[in-house]
Amino acid sequence: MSEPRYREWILDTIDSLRSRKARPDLERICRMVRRRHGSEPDRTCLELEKLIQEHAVLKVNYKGSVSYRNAAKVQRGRRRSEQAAGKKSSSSSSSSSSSSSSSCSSAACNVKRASPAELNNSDSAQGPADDDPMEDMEDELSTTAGMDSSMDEEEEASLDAPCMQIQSSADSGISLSPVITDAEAEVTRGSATPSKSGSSCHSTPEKDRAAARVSPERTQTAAQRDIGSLELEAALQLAAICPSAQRSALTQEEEPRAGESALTPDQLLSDRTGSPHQDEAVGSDHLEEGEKRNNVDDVAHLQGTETAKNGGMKKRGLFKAEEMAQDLLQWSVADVVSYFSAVGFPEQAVAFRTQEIDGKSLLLMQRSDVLTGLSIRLGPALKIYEHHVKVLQRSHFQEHCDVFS
DNA sequence: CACTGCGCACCTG
DNA sequence: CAGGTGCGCAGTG
Repeated sequence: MSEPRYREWILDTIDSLRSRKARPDLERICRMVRRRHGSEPDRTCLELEKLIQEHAVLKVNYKGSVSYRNAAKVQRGRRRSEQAAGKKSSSSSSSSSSSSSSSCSSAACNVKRASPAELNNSDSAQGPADDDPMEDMEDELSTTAGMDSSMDEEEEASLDAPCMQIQSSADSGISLSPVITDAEAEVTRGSATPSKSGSSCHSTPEKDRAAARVSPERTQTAAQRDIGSLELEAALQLAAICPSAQRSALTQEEEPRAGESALTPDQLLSDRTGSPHQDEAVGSDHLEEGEKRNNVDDVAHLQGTETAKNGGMKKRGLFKAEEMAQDLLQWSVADVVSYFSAVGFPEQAVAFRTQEIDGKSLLLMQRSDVLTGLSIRLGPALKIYEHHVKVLQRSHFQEHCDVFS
């Protein structure tokens, strides 16, 4: 968790830079924070990273350079209409809140299809949402990994193996896009990367700038947009083509850092073994009983308390996470409320009722939906998302993907 | 010199 | 067309 003070400083700084029509890049942000608050740039960078991971800030690649967005503002702004158009079918009553989330990732989403290259990730772009929750997962991943500088590596990676290609496309959407040609990828790579090294962008100012404006953004944007509808399909195809991909498709959503997407699925996996999300990150084929324990534990809390109204929810005695998740689609609002009450969030459960979150909505929820859309405190919201919503979604998707593999 | 304000061009939906 | 973004330049302290 980032320090609240820093969160405020950084968000203020980003807002301030934006209002000045200056690019909120790392350098400016650090400088302004230091000037205003005396904070060391290193620390600012660190806090900024945290905010990015918390989706409070979106790291975007815009016009060939890295830029940062106040996720709260991005979400509410651009993506609203898209969500309205794309998501209405599925998000139901939670729309008001979840649409905002749209964030999320929206941003980063963009974060993908949502807005141009900026949101390449943004967190969270909402797809043309059929009812498939995969979208949201991918939205989220798009907000994080997809939006930063990892693009380049992803493109490179995409040239390697089919598995990698689809994998990375599921991640950033780049390589899958029909719009991207090798030449375009080359351009994108060339102009988008050197933001720091300052190469081609500065040699012939006008031309290169024009190139930077048109090509990288264009290609990325197109790719991101196109990928939106392809993501799910790609992920599923991937599951069929490349067994390990299924796993990575599920895990990538967790990868906020640039470059990691260029790792092989196995690398991704092994990387995760040290991560706190390890138990959540592994795919179904790796989810051994022991590894599942944590997931199941959460769900298992229900056993004693859940009433037997929902056919799927209650299976005499113990239920397994995947069973639960599979039946998630059948959960009513009351089931959801009961669940969160049972797992220790009775106060917050009320918010789920207020927002009329049923099982389907739950599957569509993104981090930002939980954090901001329910109007519950951040602490419990994070726990709810990380330990329950995400776990349930993942379990559900594992089931879902198994069907296709 | 750093910072600020803003005209303008560009892009997307 | 509306709205977001940010470059580049002029003004300010």
